[in-house]
Amino acid sequence: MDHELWPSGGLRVLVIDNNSSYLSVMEELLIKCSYKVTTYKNVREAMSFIYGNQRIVDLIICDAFFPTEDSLLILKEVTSKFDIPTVIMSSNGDTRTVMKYITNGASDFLIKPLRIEELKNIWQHVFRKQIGAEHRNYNDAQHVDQLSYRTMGITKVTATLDSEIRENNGTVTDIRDLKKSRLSWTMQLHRQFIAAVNFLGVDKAVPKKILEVMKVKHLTREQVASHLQKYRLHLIRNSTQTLHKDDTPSSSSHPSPNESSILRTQLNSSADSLYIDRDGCMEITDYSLPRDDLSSGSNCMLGERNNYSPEGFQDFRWDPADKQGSETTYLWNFEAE
DNA sequence: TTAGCAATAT
DNA sequence: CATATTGCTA
Repeated sequence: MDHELWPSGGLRVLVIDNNSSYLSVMEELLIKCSYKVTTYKNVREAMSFIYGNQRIVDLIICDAFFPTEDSLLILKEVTSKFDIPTVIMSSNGDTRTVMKYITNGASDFLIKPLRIEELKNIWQHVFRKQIGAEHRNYNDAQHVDQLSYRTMGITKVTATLDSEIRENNGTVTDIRDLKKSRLSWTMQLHRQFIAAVNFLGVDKAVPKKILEVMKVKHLTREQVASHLQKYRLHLIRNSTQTLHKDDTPSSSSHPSPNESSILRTQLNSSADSLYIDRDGCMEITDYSLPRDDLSSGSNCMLGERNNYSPEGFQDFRWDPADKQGSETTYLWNFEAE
């Protein structure tokens, strides 16, 4: 299962991690980056594989896990004997640890969880090492050409990666690369959420069912629940606004004891007719996307928290609050009217 | 077992 | 700030 000879093609990456599920995630991601992947759960087997196949390993990615510092051993061994660039990954990124590995020859140190973005670029370590070697010796043009040819192939692939990997026909099917540490509810993902909710009917939409309808891999019930919770909050808040307008001109009471439950029922009664259209899709057509987006709607995901929107896109916002009359995007005003 | 909610944590 | 987690009730 672990052993599988590499076909020709992309760079050949050996991944070592004691966590099998993470190992398979890594494998999947790396394959998407068109690397050839071999995985091992333990250092010893990996080492013997390297010894036996020295020539066909271009890059090693090794978790810093093992308490016995096996990862450090493999690092030293591999860098001194085979000169294979080695990337260490760990969920712990404290400076001391990083230093330890870098000073011992690691080409890079990546913090888990890894995103595909980071993996797309690891080929550069192979390239660097090769360049370095060539500098020391003399030109082996052929080798360089071969190498750059390969890396060119990879970059070509990665150019379209953003749009190809995360979505299928503009539909999010997996959230693993939508999250760094927490999930980012992007427009698209949110749309799907809304679609699911509307499909089920606002009053029948519960986390579990929403989850089923959405069909997004690795999305958890809790995440949906959390989102749903906030979603409802906004629905309520919005409806209070509209209701206050024409409901009671000479109002009397204010948000009191069980006000919210009342509002909620009112909401539900009107909701079905409001949000669902004949084919089960909502007519939410007016979440105003930033015009510049939509077409380039591939980089519309993830990023650091709330900062930055490098001329591209931003995540949606829940609140219509026109803070500073900004370009803030919010897509819950399908209340329209 | 899950939903829903509020408070709280990250 | 947005999202996650927790503790509690139903």
